[in-house]
Amino acid sequence: MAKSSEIEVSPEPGEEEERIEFHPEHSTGYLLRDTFRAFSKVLAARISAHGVTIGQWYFLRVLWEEDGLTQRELSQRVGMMEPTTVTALNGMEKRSYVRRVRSTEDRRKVNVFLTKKGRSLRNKLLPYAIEVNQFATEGVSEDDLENLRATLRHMRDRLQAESG
Amino acid sequence: MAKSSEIEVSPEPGEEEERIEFHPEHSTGYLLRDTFRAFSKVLAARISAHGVTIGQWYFLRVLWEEDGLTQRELSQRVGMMEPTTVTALNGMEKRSYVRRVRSTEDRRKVNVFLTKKGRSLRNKLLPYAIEVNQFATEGVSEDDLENLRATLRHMRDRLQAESG
DNA sequence: CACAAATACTTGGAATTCTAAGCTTCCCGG
DNA sequence: CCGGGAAGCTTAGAATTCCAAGTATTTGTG
Repeated sequence: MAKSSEIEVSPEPGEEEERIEFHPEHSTGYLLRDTFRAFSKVLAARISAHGVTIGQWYFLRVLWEEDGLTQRELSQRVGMMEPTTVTALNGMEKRSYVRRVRSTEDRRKVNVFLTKKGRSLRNKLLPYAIEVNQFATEGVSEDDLENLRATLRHMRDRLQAESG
Repeated sequence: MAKSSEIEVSPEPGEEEERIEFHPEHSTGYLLRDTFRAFSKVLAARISAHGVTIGQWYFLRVLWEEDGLTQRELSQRVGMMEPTTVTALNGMEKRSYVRRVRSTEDRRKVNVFLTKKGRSLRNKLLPYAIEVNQFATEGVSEDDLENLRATLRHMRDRLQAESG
């Protein structure tokens, strides 16, 4: 077991399976991961100064556009599972960004409303997102950028259809 | 406070702050997140059938190209913090994908080597990555795709430089 | 009307990842 | 050659996210 290593630099002797090639720098998935992580890190650093975590950011982003959603609707818009929404809302409620209001029409439902404080974060924080987007894409032509967005939407839609 | 809504289609009445607009579908960062998550989910489903988690995948991906790295080197290549590498390797060692070998030259270092089993996963799993990449980008021209990759690299490099 | 099934949220427990702090081992200046 | 600091890995603890199971409320069917 294991004569191994040392002379394994060049391709195999000829008896073995072919070596599949697929370099990370050429893999769209890999580039997507690295770019997303880098993006996320920079944005998180900006907004954390205001006491908002990147996890809460996604929920605020949706609520700023559409207030009073139920938790299920909110989960779907944000693309997270419901238990994740519960956790995030607990934190946001504690920090007084949102209020939970049990629906009187259907007492199973809970509507989530922004507080004044939560609403006021919008104009403070949205500029950071815009700034990071602009910083990241500086030097990219408007055509290339629109192409990028369109292709990302295309990929996202195909992949989401695939997984359910 | 809040005469609000209904006629808020066009810019504000004039007394209030301006409402900054930045729709998710137009935000590169947002599209990046959604596309990455969708991608990740589909790939995770494929490889989990072989007992490999998406977390382990990233480490295997690096080790397949360069075996015997120290944990620090491995962490840097994968882009994770060292404690994350420790956790991932514990799992991979338990599953016999890798072996940790304390360096004799410098006893602080630990070199990580693929086992035969870990190495053999390469040709089983890489095809899934290729398949998911192809599936996601079906219908995208080769030009648009190369443009996408180039732009992602550009963004990644700028963002990584920004955060350190 | 009764009650089984569906809907909406919550809880429990696990996986992944991070920051901070701890433990060895090595290196360098005096 | 000794001691302080650097380097490399590990542990501890917290945050985020998921799946599975539990509770409360509503709906639909006989």
